[in-house]
Amino acid sequence: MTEARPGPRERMVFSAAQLIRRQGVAATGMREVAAHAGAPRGSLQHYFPGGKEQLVNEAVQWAGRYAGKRIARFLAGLDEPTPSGLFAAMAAQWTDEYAADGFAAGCPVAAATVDRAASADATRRAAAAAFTAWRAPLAAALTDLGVPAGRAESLATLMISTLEGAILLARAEQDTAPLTTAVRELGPLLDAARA
Amino acid sequence: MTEARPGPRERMVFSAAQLIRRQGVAATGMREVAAHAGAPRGSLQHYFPGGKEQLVNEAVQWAGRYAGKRIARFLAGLDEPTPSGLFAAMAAQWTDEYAADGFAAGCPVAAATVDRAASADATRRAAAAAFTAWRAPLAAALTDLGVPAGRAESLATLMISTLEGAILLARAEQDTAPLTTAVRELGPLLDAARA
DNA sequence: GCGCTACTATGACCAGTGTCATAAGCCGCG
DNA sequence: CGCGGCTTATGACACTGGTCATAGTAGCGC
Repeated sequence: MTEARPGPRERMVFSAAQLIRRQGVAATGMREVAAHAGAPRGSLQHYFPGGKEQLVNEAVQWAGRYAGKRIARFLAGLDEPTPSGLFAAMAAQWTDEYAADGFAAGCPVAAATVDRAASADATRRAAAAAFTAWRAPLAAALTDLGVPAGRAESLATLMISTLEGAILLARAEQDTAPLTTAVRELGPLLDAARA
Repeated sequence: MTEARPGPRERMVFSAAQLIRRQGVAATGMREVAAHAGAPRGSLQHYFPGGKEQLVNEAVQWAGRYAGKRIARFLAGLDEPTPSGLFAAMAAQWTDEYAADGFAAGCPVAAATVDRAASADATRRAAAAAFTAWRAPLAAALTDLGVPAGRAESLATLMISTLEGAILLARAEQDTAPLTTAVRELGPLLDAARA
């Protein structure tokens, strides 16, 4: 830990993301977020004068940045760097969590999209931005791994789509099989795309 | 129409599914469902004594059956029956809807999973059953199209995962590109699986 | 016509929501 | 000390949610 414990504002954003990815946006209350973050209730209106929408949007944005940063870590941690290995590492983050903590949580960006895409356009745009913040470094990583520039963007989209869907199925069925299936079936396709 | 207009009970289940796939489960009220179905409010407690959870579960179940039945139709409507063509038809249902009516709605089963998987186990199980009701005929169709039995189940899971994720991305970005990308990238893989 | 069942109608309740107004505490600076 | 900022505290408001209780109506068999 090179930096001190994050301030209450960051903790609230983080807590919001955690609660949203478990319960969805609508079922997550502001008071609940403050309590979960160990932050005073009064700080809500101080740090987030834009109300719940602002808090949700920042949580989504945070999740997007987080996912984007993970890509570099995954890439660095691969024994033999291949597209399929990268995808396997992305999926493993979820299978590990599900094995350790149960199937309670999903992706916060997915939850925000499902709950708010139609009703809050700012949140929908935040979700789109989050997916972009995730896809861009992923596509860059694929080109690093030898995938032609033309394919990299498409395959990054495919990887994220498949991963999000597999997370959904895994949660519903309380079984990591959809995730492992995705890795197994998609892996060869990804590696074959290398120049 | 060989059968008469469906009764109020079915209309309410249908309306619930429609509203859920737009707004999510938590944001969809019982009174709203009744109003949308043109059904009297008093019928809610009459037909669904199990309350909102029962209504949601039946809506999810209905969606699963619907998706399962569509497979046969898609299969019958293909010019040249191939796995990739089937997948393209599944995706086209969404691109068509999005082009015609905008990106307001997603998959009701996905919404129920995101909103309720952690809090209502019966709903989570209903979602799992819905995915099964979707995957089973899809896997059967793949074997019909020449995919070996061993692969068919896996590829069916992959197709549903990717489609669900692509729907999510498409809604967030208000762009059908994720759906078309999924079809383009996944198609060859699916056709190559034929014996 | 009677009675029974199926359905509808309506009002109330309580827990919960997001939001606001207002006031207090804390703390460094002058 | 005293002032002024950031932060926190707390109570109230208006509203909606699901659920329940209770009463009312429709229609059909007898």
